[in-house]
Amino acid sequence: MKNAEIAAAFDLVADILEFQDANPFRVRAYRNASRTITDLAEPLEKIAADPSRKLTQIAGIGAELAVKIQTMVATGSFPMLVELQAQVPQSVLAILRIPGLGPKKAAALHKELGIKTLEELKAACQECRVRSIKGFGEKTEAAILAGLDFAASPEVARMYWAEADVFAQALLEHMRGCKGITQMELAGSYRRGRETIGDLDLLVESDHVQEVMDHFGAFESVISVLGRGETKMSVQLANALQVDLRIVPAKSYGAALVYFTGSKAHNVVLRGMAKDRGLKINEYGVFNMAAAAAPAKNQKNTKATDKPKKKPTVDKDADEADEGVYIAGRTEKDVYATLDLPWIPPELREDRWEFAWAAENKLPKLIELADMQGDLHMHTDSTDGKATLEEMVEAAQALGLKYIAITDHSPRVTVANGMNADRLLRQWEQIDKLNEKRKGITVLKGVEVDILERGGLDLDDNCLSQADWVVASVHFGQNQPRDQITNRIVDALANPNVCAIAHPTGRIINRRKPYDVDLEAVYDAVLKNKKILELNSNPARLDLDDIHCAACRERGIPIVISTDAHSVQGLGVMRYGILQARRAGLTKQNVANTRPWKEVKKLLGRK
DNA sequence: GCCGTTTTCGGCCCGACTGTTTTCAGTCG
Repeated sequence: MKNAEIAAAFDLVADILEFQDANPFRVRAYRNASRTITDLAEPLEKIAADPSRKLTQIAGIGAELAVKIQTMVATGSFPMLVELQAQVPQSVLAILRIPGLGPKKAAALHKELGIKTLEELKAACQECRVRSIKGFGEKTEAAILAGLDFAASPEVARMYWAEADVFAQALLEHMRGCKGITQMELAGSYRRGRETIGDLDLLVESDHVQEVMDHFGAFESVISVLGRGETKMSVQLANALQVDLRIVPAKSYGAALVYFTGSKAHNVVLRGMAKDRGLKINEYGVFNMAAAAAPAKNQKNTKATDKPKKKPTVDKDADEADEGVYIAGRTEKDVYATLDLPWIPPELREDRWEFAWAAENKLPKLIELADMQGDLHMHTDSTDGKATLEEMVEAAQALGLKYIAITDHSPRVTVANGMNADRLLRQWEQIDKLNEKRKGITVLKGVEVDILERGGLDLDDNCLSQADWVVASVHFGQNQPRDQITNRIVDALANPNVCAIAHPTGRIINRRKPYDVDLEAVYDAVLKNKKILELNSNPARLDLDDIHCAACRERGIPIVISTDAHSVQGLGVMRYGILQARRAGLTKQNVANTRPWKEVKKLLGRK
């Protein structure tokens, strides 16, 4: 089993134990282990197989968890989890996803009202039965109703792109061992870089179907084969991820890649455009229908410039070609070219802006990871980070960054050991000294200052004015009314010391809804005050999602893509933010930290 | 369940705020 699967299993155990009112420290042990494993740089399988090492050497993994990991690695199963899942059905756990409902309240609902599903909970709220339970009132009932949709959202069944990527890479590595494959690519939402993935689609060009399918079925994480036909095979992996394999011949590879990459909406437009030109596009290729059909089919105003690129090669595609003459399909570029379109990057294929851009020949040169020069949000062990200041700087430099900002928490975040002005000033002295010694990277004196519940910032201006970089963020009072949260953020943006708003929407995928905030007002305040918005690259956050990034692009609002790293490994998540930025059509120019620090300062109107 | 022992069990980052209560569970990173 992969680290991601083991981490997910421990997380699920924690959920169920929490629901069962188990010892909270035991629950925490599972959660900690899950997080540790997620952050782990090497596979547990490797450590487990090495007789010179012990799993218990990993911080937070004791004798018991080590045995459980060994079992999972060796057998691919986790008996404890199976047993727990039998005790607490999945549908009950969904109740925990409602904001404001924790294990205790969920258990009370289960025990007092016999509620087992979200549907039953909805009915109970509507019938005002929930308020009869001790500890519940009208407001809770209303909050539950408001949170039901979120808890029931289909996103629950999806996996973070980053998580799926672990399996995607392992699968590709495995498939590279198959001789009969000419080329292959993962298509679908994975290729489009969506923040969450429902399943994986592997497209393979090969003339050796059986050989490829056998090899595919032998991938280590496969637990069952869901189906196997002549060109398609589906399997399920240990982590419940489904992988579909499709095998096509060379002349269809490009067409199939377009078809299976999607999105559906993008493909619908492509097929419509094809139809207007007397063409047909499917997963086997582009076909000229006018050439095949009788001349009667010339009713539409086919442009004179539309010269039918008739290819005399009569490919007999038993399935499809009887309806038209094959004209393209080997590469994606060929397919798009039949519609006079340039090749469109997969991240843009959502039928949002890509066709308008392509029509004007204005497809942007999308931002790339290599464009990034700085990272302006990270924590150290002075607050809730795991690594020291020096370790973070060292790791950032190894990644090729030219500058970073250390942005530990302010005092309000007591649980993270937030820093007061005295501690911050001492840290900044340390940074000054570090900058004198170290060449090649600039370390900026920063802070992530909390926007307080009552409004205002958690540190005074005297302190903040000594920082190079100040990101302000809302961590508390997230359930306040829309206007209140909006005003808190807008006020913060008016403070001359603040540079950016970190996680401006507050969303955590699958776990927490965005705040109820008037983003238009925030956008206006950002522009008016010459500030920046942060896209948090943590795969669970991505809270300035592609839609919001696009809104910023249209309004000319500069964005910084940050990692919010809490460990050395955390610095590696930048690429997930880049994917979202690409989906939004952002270029280097839209993202402030692709530029040298001097220019970022200029952007903020500073010298 | 982990850790670190004054080695076999006690502590586990910890405080403010909210909704619901009249003492407390849940939330925030």
